[in-house]
Amino acid sequence: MKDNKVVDISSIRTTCQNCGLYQLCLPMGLEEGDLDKLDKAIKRQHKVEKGEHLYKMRDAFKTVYALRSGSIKTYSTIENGQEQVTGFHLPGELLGLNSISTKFHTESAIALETSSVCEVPFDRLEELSKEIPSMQHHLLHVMSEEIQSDHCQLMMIAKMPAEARLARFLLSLSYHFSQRGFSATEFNLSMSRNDIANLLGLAVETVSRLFSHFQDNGLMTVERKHVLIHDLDGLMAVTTKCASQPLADDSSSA
Amino acid sequence: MKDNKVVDISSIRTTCQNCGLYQLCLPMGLEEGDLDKLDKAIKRQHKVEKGEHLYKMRDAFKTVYALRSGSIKTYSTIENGQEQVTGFHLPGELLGLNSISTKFHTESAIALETSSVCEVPFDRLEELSKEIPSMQHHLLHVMSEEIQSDHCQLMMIAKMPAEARLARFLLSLSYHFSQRGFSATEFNLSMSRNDIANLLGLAVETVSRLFSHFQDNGLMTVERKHVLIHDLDGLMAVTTKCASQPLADDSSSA
DNA sequence: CGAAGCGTTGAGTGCTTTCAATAGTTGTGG
DNA sequence: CCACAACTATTGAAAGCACTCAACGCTTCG
Repeated sequence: MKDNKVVDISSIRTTCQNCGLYQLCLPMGLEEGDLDKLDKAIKRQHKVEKGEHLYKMRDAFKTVYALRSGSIKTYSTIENGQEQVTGFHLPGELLGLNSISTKFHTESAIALETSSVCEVPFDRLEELSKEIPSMQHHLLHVMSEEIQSDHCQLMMIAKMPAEARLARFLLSLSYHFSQRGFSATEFNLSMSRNDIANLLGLAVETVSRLFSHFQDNGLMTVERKHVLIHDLDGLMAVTTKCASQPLADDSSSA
Repeated sequence: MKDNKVVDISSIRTTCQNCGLYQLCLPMGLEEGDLDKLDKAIKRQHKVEKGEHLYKMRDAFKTVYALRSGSIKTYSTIENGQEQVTGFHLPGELLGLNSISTKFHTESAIALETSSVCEVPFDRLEELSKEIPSMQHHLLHVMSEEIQSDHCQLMMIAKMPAEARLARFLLSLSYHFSQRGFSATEFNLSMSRNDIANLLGLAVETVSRLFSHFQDNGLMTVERKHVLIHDLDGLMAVTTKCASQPLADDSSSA
């Protein structure tokens, strides 16, 4: 009676419970009952082909997307037609939340590779938030995290030299991959050099040159999209070696 | 019976209802009854002297602050001791919300001049959000707006030349002042050149030079803290003249 | 196989920074 | 009330980092 139970294959619909991203995604910290409620609100497994948009800037904001697999680039287009990449997103991340205030999307989201997402109608999500305290908290949490990361990005572009920015970018990717159970030192870049440069506020050529430099210094091997990091600490050192040591008064006097 | 009513002076405690910032602040869009609930949760009129901290990075996050008067600078300190100014805040703005996710403050807030704030315990605010739907929505709204503005800031630092950044900064101040009933063309800068430079990712000297240039071009007069804008449109032009006109294909062909 | 797109590399330019010196402002104590 | 110190702001000159322009190689795809 233990294991001879026949499983009805049709009953294994994907639920948040059996989703590998359980801990990273919306259901984080939810209890059994609440999880079911959320589960019912979610339209699952919308597939997005490479180059296809999840939503475009100025589209009505009605849905929050949870990325299940693949990777998504978000970007805004400004007056003069220039593009600003605002982020690359990996499985488990929520997309669209930053457009709550405007009722329409303020950035576009495009798939960098074939990806799949879960869709959650935002009005349902707001209702759920009323019923489920931890859900409300989680929403605020996610948005707060985005603000944090934006501030970090801001600091980076404002203060760090190109070299440090790219190193930091690589380390960030590395961290996020490792968090999702992938290798921290070997992965593929789903985005183009152009996109990387754009995100970091650099010229494409600069990114290309820096990759070469890192390679020359033995920090990593990069071949097209494929990245192999040899020296994580070395990369760390690159991010911190900017702006020597200001305010070093106390270390010497104490 | 109309106007011979004697007013008990002690009863005129400051409430959200009679606060001039009603429309800009937390109470925005609340109904009478809900407003009372919020009112009860708020500890009012905490005064902060110039140079005094409202909170410091790593402090426990328990309170959200609504700025009543004055101006506040928020900034983060990074590993190497460097400071990154994340924003200047004017009356009506909410401070602290971006630290929800971490339970401790991720930036410090310091008064640029004598200021006063209302304090709202965050746990009370979260409870209220459950009872008052529009409050929950408003919280998300405010955070979403901050993300918007951060993205904007990001774009600015990543793409715009120094000149355009400062022009944009001035226009932003101008707008916010006018929104609060002050002159859009004449105001005082409560922050130092250093702070401005820091926010914009520039050197102090560059900011100083640009002020001089703007003055030479007749766009504005700036004397120490005092700013008088002569040509708002001219400043606008400065912000947009960066990155000539890329992707101008359709304008010529159509 | 040719075209188009992406990525790399080189040379020269320019914007912004850094270094440095001066001037103006503020605050403090004699 | 003045003098001195500390800080903030302005301006100049020189250097450097990243950009633009340009050419070339590689990959992809029709």
